[in-house]
Formats: sequence, C-alpha cells, structure tokens
Amino acid sequence: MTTAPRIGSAFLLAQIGAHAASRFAERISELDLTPPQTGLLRAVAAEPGRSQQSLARHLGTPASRLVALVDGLAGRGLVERRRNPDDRRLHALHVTPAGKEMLDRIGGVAGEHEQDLLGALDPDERATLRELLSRVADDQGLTPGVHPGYRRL
Amino acid sequence: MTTAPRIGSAFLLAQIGAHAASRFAERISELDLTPPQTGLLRAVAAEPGRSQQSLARHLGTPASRLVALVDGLAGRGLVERRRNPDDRRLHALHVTPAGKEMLDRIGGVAGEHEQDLLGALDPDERATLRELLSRVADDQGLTPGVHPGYRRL
DNA sequence: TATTGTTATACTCTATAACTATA
DNA sequence: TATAGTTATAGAGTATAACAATA
Repeated sequence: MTTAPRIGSAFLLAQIGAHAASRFAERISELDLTPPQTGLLRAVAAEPGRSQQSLARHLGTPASRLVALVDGLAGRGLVERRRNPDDRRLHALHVTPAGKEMLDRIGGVAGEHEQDLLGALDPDERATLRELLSRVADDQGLTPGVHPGYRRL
Repeated sequence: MTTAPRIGSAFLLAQIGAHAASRFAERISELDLTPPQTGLLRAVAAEPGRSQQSLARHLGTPASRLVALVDGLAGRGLVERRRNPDDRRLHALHVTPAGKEMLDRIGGVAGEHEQDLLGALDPDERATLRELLSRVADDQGLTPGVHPGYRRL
C-alpha cells in the first residue's frame, strides 16, 4: 500500500493563502504597488498620525524597513511625514488626498480579487467561510488587518 | 467618517495561511527539516522513482534548487539517488527506510499543527471548512499537495 | 543616557546561466 | 545536438547593528 497523503485543512489554508497573496500581488502591481506598501498605506489610513516606531511595532517589522517603504509612498505623494513640534524626533504619518484616491482604487482591486478567488462558492457559503476564518484568526491571536511577514516584492 | 477597512475573506485566507505556514515551519524545525524539504520528501514518497527534472516541473521550482534540497535529504539518508541503467543521465529518487520513519514523525507533527490551528472549531465546522477550502483550491487550479512558492527557511 | 529615524553592512535565498556527462 | 544534473555567479531582499539628531 502507498502512503495516503491526506491533505489537512492546515495545508489547504497555507496553500490557498499563498496563492491568494500571490494573485493579489499581481493585481496591485498594476497600481505600481507592492503588498507591503499597500498594507502600510492602509495602516496609516486606519490610524493617522502614528510614528514610524509605533507602526513598526504594530506591523511586526523592523523600523529600518519602514523607512524604505515610507520613502516609496512619500516620494509618490501618497503619504507625508509631519514633524511633531513638541518632540522633533517624531515623524507623524498621514495619508494625502492622492493617497486616499489610491486607497479607493486598492479597494476596487481587492473586491475583484475577492470575487475571483471565491468564485466557486455561493453567497451563503462565502458567509460561512468568512465566519469560520474570522473565528480561527481570532483564536490564533492574529492582529486584524496585519499580514504576518511582510516579505516579497 | 473614517474609512471602514472591511477585511475580506481573501485577506483572511492570506493572513491565516501565512500564519499556518510559519507555525508549521517552527514545528518541523524540531525535526531539523525546512518546509521545502518536507514537501520534497512527501512528493518523492507519493511517486517514487521520478527524475529531478520531472519533480522540479511538478513542484514549480528550478531544477538547480532541487539539487541542494536533495543533497540535504540524501546526506542524512532520507532519500537516495539511483542511476537509471538504461539512461545514465537520470537520477531516480526514492525514500529510504529512515525517510519513511521521518515521514511518520512529520505526520505526527502535522496532526498536532492541525489540531492547534483549528482549535476554535468543532468537528462539524472543521468538516465544513475543509469542504469549502477544497472547492476553492480545486476551482483555482491548485495542484494537490504542492505549496506554491517554496520560499524561506 | 534614552529614543526616533536613518544609513551601512553582512547574510540568506533565489534564479539565470554556464558547465559536465550522457544520449 | 539535445537533455539530466550540477555548479557558479549575480541580484534582490532582509535583519542587525552602527550612526545622527533630539530629548
């Protein structure tokens, strides 16, 4: 008898998750963005005025990495660094109007991505999947909206 | 009003998938294995006698990368290269008895991993999740048992 | 002296392409 | 000449640690 390599849900989650991330990276590359840049833009929008150190801790990445990411977004006018007059060491990050437009476009791309990925499921099934995934994510202590491991592209 | 960053299932899948992959990598590191090595060992066991080229195509990785992976496993006596007498260019790959023992241990680790990851769901919910994920993976054209992107560790 | 942001360095990982042997 | 396997090279991306400014 050959070893029956039963594929578990944990493997399916890793497999589909990597596929989803890869497809999303392709899609947003049309907006000249990488997934880490996209995540950073969203994080800044979700809580404007944060310092880079604070964001780095929130995202689980070294502060030195944030510098390059912020440089990229700031150079395109999507976010801006504002000096804090009270403590001039701090750079408060904010999304510019152009950044907000970009977020709208990102939302559109994310919607298409979602539709394509879940095309095999009907609305009820999608709701069920979403609920189960939310419970797992919560149980595993994952930070909402933060992708673990900001690697690649 | 602040932008409500509704998190979609596609993001949840990517987030949980990366988390699952990361946790699994930690667990099998106790067996001195990396995820790519584990995937290769399983692939060889699933279809013994394959050439490295054939495996490379199946796994979606450059042949040059397989060499190092096979070297690592062969050096520890988990797989072996057998010259094909009819065409001496080919190296047929086989799992050794030690490799089969290792696969058993991998199965144990994978089982613990699965239990831990899905601890928030009851048996019925796990079955539902599994079925939904299988449908998505199939619909997306993912190769069963093959993790896309053999990166890291 | 401690902290924020930045830059520099060193390391890991990967793919591309050159190379050897067999056919 | 074409193919399997291997080795070499070069590039991208990252974390660690050193550095400058401010507190």
